[in-house]
Amino acid sequence: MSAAGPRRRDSAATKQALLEAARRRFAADGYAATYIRDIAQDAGVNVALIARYFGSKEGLFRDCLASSADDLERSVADNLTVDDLPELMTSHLTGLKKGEYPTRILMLLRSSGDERAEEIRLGTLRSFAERIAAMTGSSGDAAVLDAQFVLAATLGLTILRSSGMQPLAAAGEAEITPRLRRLITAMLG
Amino acid sequence: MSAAGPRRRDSAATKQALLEAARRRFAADGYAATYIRDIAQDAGVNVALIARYFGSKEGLFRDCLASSADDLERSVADNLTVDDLPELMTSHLTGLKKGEYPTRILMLLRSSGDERAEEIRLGTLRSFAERIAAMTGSSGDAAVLDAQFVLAATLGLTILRSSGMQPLAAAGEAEITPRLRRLITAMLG
DNA sequence: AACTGATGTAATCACTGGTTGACTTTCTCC
DNA sequence: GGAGAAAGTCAACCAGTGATTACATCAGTT
Repeated sequence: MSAAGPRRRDSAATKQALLEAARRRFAADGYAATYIRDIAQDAGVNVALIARYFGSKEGLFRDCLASSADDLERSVADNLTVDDLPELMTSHLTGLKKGEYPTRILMLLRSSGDERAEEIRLGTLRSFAERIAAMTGSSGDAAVLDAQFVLAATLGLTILRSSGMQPLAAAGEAEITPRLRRLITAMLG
Repeated sequence: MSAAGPRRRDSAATKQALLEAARRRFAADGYAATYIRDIAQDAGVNVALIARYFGSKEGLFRDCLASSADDLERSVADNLTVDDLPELMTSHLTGLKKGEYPTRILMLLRSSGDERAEEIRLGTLRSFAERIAAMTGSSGDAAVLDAQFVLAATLGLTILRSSGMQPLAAAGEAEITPRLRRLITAMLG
């Protein structure tokens, strides 16, 4: 991490750095308000590399979304029950570090207008709702609807927290998990 | 409203038309992805009038946000109880007409980066949370936190519906109100 | 009818941001 | 170590966007 000299050339690492910088920007500011020059600067590389590695700003956004969706899907083990949901959602919500945005979830709320990106986004949200519904043992539209209420609450909490609404933004797991448990029990119990 | 001939000159009506067109666009696409030329065209008016009446795109956005916030605040009567919340929120959520976005609520989720606009936005959200908390009779951070969970759910539901997530997007009051009642009772009951 | 201020229009400007192609530097392999 | 490929940089281009300006038209007044 020494600042002296140019960084060793490594396309995979550069691509990753761009992806992470982009995810932060897109998650925080949305697609249209994010400028690829800023992303490149965050990643410490030249703007033109975005075109080279991702084809276009759209392409970069799609890759961000896909990788975020993938991370999220992978974080949900197959044998989870309704009882595990509060902890799982709290952990995504509060994130690993203080002050860091829950970029993965926020990405699911950002739209670029691109059709393929929208497919990934809605597909992921839909898959989540269905997996939650499946945990209850029930099926059908009514069960998915219940699950969507839980999902909606999580998304809304993410937004409110990321815009700094107090006291929610400062709340820790101790405050959030039991409330999520109450909410989830009411909707899926 | 006849299409024949130039519209009668009426600055107040023009301003209102611009405001409504802008609210739709901003709510649907966000600030950065909305172009004032589109707004003007929707309103059937020349672009330059936006500068004349609102100073700038920022100014127009602020007025949209302020009027949306005002509409929402006014819709909450002072003597409401927790029991009235499900119906109130459902009505905002489903809106008056089918297919029409709940622009007022969505505006509260749109950010322009402008400081003054952000104050209105966060102030309105905060005021809502506090009014909901007050309905429970309790006070303090814990009560506001509970209220924010209800608010978050409403915002999340608005987003999911407006992005066409089925079956939620097609659900009517009969499906939504009872579920909101369950959720609200669990959080505030 | 002429004047005046309000309302609306069209052309233009200055600038931003995504994209492109040529160029330079670093790495890899023989 | 040198050739060729890969990685990265640079400068220019171009479409689009918000803002501005000068001009036209209408309604009410005297």
